[in-house]
Amino acid sequence: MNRTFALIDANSFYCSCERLFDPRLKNRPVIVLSNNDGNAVSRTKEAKPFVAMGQPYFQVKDVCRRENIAVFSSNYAFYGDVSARLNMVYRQFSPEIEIYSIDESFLDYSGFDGRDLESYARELHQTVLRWIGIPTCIGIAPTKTLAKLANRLAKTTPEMGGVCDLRDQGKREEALKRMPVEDIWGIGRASAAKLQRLGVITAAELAALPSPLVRKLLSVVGERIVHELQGHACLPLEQMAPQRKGCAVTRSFSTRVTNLDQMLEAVSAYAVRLGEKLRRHGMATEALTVFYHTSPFDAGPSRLVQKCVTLPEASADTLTLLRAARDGAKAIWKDGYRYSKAGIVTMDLVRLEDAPHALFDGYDREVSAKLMAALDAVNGKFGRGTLYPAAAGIKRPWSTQFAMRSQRYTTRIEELPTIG
DNA sequence: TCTGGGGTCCTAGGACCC
DNA sequence: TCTGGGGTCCTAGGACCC
Repeated sequence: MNRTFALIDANSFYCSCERLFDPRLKNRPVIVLSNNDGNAVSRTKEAKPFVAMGQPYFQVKDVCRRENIAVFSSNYAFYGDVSARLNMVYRQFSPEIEIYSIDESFLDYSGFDGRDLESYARELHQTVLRWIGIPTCIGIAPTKTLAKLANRLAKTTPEMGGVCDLRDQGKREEALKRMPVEDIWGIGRASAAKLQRLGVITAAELAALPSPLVRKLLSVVGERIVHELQGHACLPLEQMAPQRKGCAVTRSFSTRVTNLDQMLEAVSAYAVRLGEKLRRHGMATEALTVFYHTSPFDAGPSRLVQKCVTLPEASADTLTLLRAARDGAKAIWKDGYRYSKAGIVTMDLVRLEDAPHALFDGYDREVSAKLMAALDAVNGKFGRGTLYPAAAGIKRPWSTQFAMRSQRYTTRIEELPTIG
């Protein structure tokens, strides 16, 4: 059966979210910054000439002032909520959807061949704009890789009105000839450089390469991309989010950390957050790795250390995680460095109910479950951080900065937008 | 002490994505 | 002065075993 996929994504998603509740931003350039107000991660088309993707904010501060660019810290709670609303609308236009990222979803239109898919897509585009207020682009093609490519064309070719249909073979070949190889989904900097050294510049040239050569050059991943470019679908629609394999909480500090107490406070806060994340997914971990390091941008002595701590048994208990994280952080501490970032990483997660009990040294799982449920209930109702273990500390000079965050319009009752 | 093939499992590191 | 966070997948190489 011939397959048909559509990829719909939001234009400048974070910026478009910020515009939703502030009409004055409509034609004004807008950017949104990463954690700690570090780098620009979203830009409207008006801002793109002045700010590069990922550019550090301190480098463009002056430009932003001069060009009257509206600057926001990121507000993930808000964006996540808008994302959920988008997907509710998408579902009305296709029962089969894969939520690929916070602002992109694949829709399966296999078997819709008889219908005028392009008009249908335009209707989806208009409906989303009317109901949610977020501008989108849609790419249609027989494989996910080609749908991504079509989406990119829709985005960069305003005359298309936000929809690009590449089901027609002739159109597809034309599009591949014009698409640089580095713009293909799955071809990053390193692969693009390898290909360019061989004189492979366009997507069409990559699609024409013999399979064994691609295999040798870019492994099975590259081979799959070539097949997809040729119109043979290799990547299925993943409707069910797969069980997650790892979980991490990592943050840069807003100021450098130079003493152990502050490091322990930070690591403790991350452990608390890790516990929340694990429990929300019904997962537990048997070990965690604590790391911290100095900044690659600092002149002084550099240091990068990590320590893996094994737990007595798989756990999502905040107190257990906290103890392990603090032990790990203490074990690798050394004075005399200006640390810029720390984190806790876990891999090989297990489902909490599948986790075997430790023979010795275990903790009372029932007591833990009740305690953690109470903790999560209080923090869910009154906001994260309302209730936390004493060891997680309270003064946080190092903690992440969001100096220019918009209100949590849709997720905090006290921050609802007001009229008048 | 030397010789060898072939399998599994784990880890580190690279590459890519948003 | 100020440079993000959180994922996935693949491969190579080492350890270990028979």
